[in-house]
Amino acid sequence: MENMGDWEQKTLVNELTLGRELARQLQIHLNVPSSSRETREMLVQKIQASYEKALSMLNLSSSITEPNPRGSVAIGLSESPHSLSGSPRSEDSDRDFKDLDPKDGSRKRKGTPRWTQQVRVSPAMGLEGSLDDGFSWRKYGQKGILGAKYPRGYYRCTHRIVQGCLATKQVQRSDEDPTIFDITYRGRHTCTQASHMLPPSQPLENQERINTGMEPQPPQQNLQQQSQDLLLNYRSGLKVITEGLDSHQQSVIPPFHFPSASNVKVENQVFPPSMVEKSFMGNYSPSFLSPSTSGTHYFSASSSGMYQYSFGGNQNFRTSAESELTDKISAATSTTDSPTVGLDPFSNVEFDPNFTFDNSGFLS
DNA sequence: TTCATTTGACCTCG
DNA sequence: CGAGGTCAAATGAA
Repeated sequence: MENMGDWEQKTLVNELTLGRELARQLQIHLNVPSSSRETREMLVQKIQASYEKALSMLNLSSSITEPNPRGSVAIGLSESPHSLSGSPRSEDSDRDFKDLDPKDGSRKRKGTPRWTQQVRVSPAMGLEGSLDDGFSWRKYGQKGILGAKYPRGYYRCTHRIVQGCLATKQVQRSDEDPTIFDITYRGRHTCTQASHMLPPSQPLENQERINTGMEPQPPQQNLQQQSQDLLLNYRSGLKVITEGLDSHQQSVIPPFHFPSASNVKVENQVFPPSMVEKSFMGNYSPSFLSPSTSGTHYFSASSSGMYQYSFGGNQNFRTSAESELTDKISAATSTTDSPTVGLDPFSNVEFDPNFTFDNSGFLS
């Protein structure tokens, strides 16, 4: 409704049009012996993603206030203070932006809401999409966490210096299932990320700050019910847990994302880089949440990533990667020679060639 | 040359 | 003191 402005409708139309076009391409590929299976599968996935997206838009349209960059799924929130790994002082801004936290000097973690998302990446399908949340992140650290098998990667908004954006995120691979990544976001993006700009749609009512309209928002209760429907669609892989959000959280909850710039590198390790990057678009932006639930929902990376939206500049960036994706994906999927692949975005570790996605063999 | 990642050291909190 | 988080020099890629 209101939220759904013209552009949203256009987006919807575009999505459907895209799906139709993809189906057409698939038909062509089916008749072309030379086309690889990967290509066909990818088309199928794109088509599916396209439909999912379209459906989600319809569902959300009534409630969502703004579009997310890529899709974020915010699900369940919980204000748990201690969640994952909060640690004391560090917020990113401590040093750089002390002035920001004039409060008592102890703004620490309390002040900044955190959201945790769990994203599952499925190697075979191509996680392409799963990791990109539409924001530019820069890795500034990596650390082994006690009790955790895999190191935790620390990222902050690339625009931090220029725009003072304090958004940060931590990415950690699940011990149990290496294909699942827990991503904890902190702070909201106050920057304007050019690459993700969306067409101006409506004034952001809810947003207090500068959401460019792209940022995913924290779950809001109104949406919850509707969102749940969506969840059904998405729940396959992504789980979002919000912590420390109070009633209103204007903050942004970005979806999942791996190091972008470095994606390439990362990719080598486990999933194709491109996959990582393109990811998430798929979800329009539902903020699903379940009311007080701290449910966990999973978003599967696999299905998304492939389409493009009509969100302004976003599109560009997806396209190019796809082709690569395919290559990489196939490479990755076709185990045999998959060289060193590591799932973690954060760790550079190299894995055995034999590496598979079983939990078994990640390094510690 | 610029920008991002890597990685060990350092800092702060509990 | 240990753990988590951040800094910053070194390194690498585009």
